[in-house]
Amino acid sequence: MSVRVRFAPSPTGYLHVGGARTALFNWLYARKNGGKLVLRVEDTDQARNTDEARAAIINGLRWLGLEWDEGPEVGGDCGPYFQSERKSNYDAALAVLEAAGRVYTEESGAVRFKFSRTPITVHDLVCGDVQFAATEEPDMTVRRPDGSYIFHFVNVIDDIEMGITHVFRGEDHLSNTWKHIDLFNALGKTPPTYAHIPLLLNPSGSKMSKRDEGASIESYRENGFLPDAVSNYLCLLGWTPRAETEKLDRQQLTDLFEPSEIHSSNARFDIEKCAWFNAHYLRDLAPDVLFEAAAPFLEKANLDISDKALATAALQSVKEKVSLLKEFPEWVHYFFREDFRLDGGLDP
RNA sequence: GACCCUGUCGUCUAACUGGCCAAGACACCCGACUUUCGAUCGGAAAACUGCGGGUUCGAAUCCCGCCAGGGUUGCCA
Repeated sequence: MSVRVRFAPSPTGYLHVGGARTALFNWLYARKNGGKLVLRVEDTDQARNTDEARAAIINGLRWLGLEWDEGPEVGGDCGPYFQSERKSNYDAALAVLEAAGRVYTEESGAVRFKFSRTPITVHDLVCGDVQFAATEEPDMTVRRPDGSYIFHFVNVIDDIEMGITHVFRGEDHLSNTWKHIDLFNALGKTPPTYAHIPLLLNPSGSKMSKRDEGASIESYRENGFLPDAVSNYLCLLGWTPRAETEKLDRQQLTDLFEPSEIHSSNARFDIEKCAWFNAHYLRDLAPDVLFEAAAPFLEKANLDISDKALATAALQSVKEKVSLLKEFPEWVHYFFREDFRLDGGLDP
């Protein structure tokens, strides 16, 4: 069976760096095994979804170079890839559970799934076998009174219908995975192979939040990080490729990727080291590529870059001192001054 | 509270199935080179491997207890 993985973000904010890393691991696994990466937008919560967030996710993934094989804008045989457009699928799946006597409707109109209430073991590539005793939690709601569905339900249904074989997701989902397995079992389906990856914490050790520096992928582009540098650094948080160096390109990362080597402890995000990687990736850029990458930052600083040769030369002369693209203007601005002359020597 | 995951230098990590003075990277500090430099080169410092017991000739690696951090426990995802 060929590998099919998915990245399933919900469009309720910008693309989070932790989500990007999850997408990256899925991408690496698909690439390594000649599989497919599906992008599925989990927009079942009408109240919290926004078009901006949807665009941010798509643009962010594209910027990072994480192209998906199926999903929004590229299509595929398992669409639609927006959960908001899959209601009929969920209705049909719910009917199956109903026929099996595994769901019931409350007075409020909400539909609940009857847990099997048996011990359930999660076989996880990262965490090993994790056992959960028979639950005492109340049965879980799968459909709201207004007819919309809950995450746990749609997530499982879509993984089944999209033929997902492996699920790389944040460790915050580990504690609920038994619920998903219970659902797979009730539907007579085999659960995918799970791999719960450690969470990203901010420098003070708590979960990364919106306020933390580097939380939004968009901020990397704005500050002049290069996508290759960011993805390289992200891989090193929670996984150590077996290589001599830490600086590895996508092909090397793909070849080296091994899910069982992923750690199970959370990691703090260090933007300083991410910037260090960026500095080194910057130096590897060919002159014209560097010009293209830095041009927007120079223009934003009101520097006239119509003389491309001059600008390119200027960038080359200072690139070893810079770690972020946004730092270029302050280093090269004097090249663009009216009174600047190559043979000018020191100012009077 | 209950359940789940985790606990090695400031940070990310290494150490094959227990065995040389616990290794590397980022940051930091010192020196060198440079007109200058956040670049480069060289060097230093930094963890009694969360704590306490045990098993063993020998444990970061195994066992028990405790503590700490994170996560989950929703008609959020």
